[in-house]
Amino acid sequence: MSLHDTIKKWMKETLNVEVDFALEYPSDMNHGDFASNIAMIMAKKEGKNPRGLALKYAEILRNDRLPEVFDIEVAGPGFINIRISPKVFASAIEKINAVDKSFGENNNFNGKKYIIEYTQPNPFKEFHIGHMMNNIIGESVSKIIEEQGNEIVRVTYHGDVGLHVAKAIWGIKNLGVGTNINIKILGEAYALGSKLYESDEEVKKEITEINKKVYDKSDVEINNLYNKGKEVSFEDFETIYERLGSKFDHHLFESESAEIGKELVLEFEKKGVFEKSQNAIIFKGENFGLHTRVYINSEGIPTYEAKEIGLMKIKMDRFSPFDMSITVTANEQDSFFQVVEKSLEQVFPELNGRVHHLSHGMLKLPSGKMSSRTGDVMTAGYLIDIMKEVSREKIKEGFLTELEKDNISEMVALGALKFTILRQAIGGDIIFDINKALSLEGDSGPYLQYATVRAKSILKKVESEKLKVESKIPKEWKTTNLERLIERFPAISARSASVFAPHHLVTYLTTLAGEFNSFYATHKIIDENDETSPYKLAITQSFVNVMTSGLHLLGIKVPEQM
RNA sequence: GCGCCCGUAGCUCAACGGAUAGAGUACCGGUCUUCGGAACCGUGGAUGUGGGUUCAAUUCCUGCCGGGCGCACCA
Repeated sequence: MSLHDTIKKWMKETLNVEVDFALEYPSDMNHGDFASNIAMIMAKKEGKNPRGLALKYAEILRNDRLPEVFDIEVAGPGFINIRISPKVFASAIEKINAVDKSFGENNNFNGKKYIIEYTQPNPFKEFHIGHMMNNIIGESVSKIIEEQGNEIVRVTYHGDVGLHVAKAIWGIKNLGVGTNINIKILGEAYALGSKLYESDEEVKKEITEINKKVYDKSDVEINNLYNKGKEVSFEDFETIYERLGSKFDHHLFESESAEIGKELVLEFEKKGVFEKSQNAIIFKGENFGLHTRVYINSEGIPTYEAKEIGLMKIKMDRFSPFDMSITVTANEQDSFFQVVEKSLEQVFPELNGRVHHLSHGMLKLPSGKMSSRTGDVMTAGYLIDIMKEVSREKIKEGFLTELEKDNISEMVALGALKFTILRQAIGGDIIFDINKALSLEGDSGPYLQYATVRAKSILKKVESEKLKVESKIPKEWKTTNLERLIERFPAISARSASVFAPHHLVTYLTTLAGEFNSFYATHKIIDENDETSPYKLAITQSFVNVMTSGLHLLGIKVPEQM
């Protein structure tokens, strides 16, 4: 049981109350280690004075004190503030440094299986910074849930058929490059086809024709271009996944889900879930307070909606049993997913409550909205590269090989990007100002990496000195805020997992790194003449361990030096 | 027009209904005889607006103002 749960149980039993109350980490650490509103709630219920009741409760608690509890105070309108004994923190630090699995273990929802679908880049289109954002969020959420002892099936889903493919193929044919194509040409081809599709009726006809041939595979030349293009796209995706540190267990395709979805929609049309309207087959969302959407168009082709039904069927067939299927997309698809989820409930009632749409905002550049149709995209690779260049210039001069410098700047560039994306609540748009991101100062990925690197550097130095790292608490030791923060790590990561919110973790790690930097500035950690030095080293060690684990959950690596 | 989301400091973001609304950045001032200055310390600055619920509202309800996204055969 966590410290938090132990304290809460003790309060509940000692005070003999039935109501649910809050026991939380106060935002101001001067208020103690835990604060409870129990007196305020009970005062309301019993019509008493909150502060008076709090004083009474504090007295009862003091007389039946838990060994972990150091002090109990009443403050403000009737908060009961609890201060934890210094040795509890020392023992937490000891556990962390022993890499004892029991620290951070959480049994709240262990052992469940989650399917998490994210990134979804389409072949024949470029992997842009929007895909990157989705990947970074999806990967971090996966790791955070995984950390709590759950199984994650990482899935991505590709639109390998459809109009965008036909547009790109038309473009390749008309750029006159034959099958000699690379990712850059693919992007140009798509932009060209897309542009003329809208402005030129002739081209539109040709593209529609190509689209049919892609489906029925009747044209050898188009088949060749299609296969080559797909190959080039997926090679590019693999390179970028590798850089982002993300690896999928399964790739699913629209070319598979389309037919399955179509059959299911037709089957459930007979059962009244879907209905015919203007030659198309639709789901009447109005009946559920939503809007109506087309599942099979008037030409008998399944739309994105029907494909989602098919996709779910594929997930069920391949990954059952599972507890939850999560799809991560941008929030422009919110209302679309509401309709799809409602229709999924009708088709697969057994999935009720197990399908979740996790939506995030858009990554916006101050220059405006980007579009791959007009060729006005910033690819993920390009953005990482320019970030990398800047971080490379800031690397401390030393005996580093070019390869080492390259590795470090890659880690720092990605750290900066991932921090920027994960620092704020998932739902909102991110205004990505490259110049600010490039400054790499203040709250940022490099700030967290730097604090960790400095701490590591201290520990390395100790190896050659006579000092030992010891978590035995020195006499007269006054618990530091750094220790208090370190102890909270398991609680924070559990909370992040339960609400799918990496930003709680980011906020925590940023505070923690700041606390360490202050500690570093005000304490001399290595000092043979200081008897508290071994304990300060133990704190430093546990800081490194917590930062490394925490950053790992965000997908951020820590270099040895920077 | 309908639906969903959003509005916190000059800018970019926090705040699980709780205490004096926190950070970074920018501006200004300070810290190097100490383990890495991508650092540390300090000053000033904010809840769009009117009601309501509550012991307590940035948070919940509601009117208005402002912004974003979606709304029939794209994904």
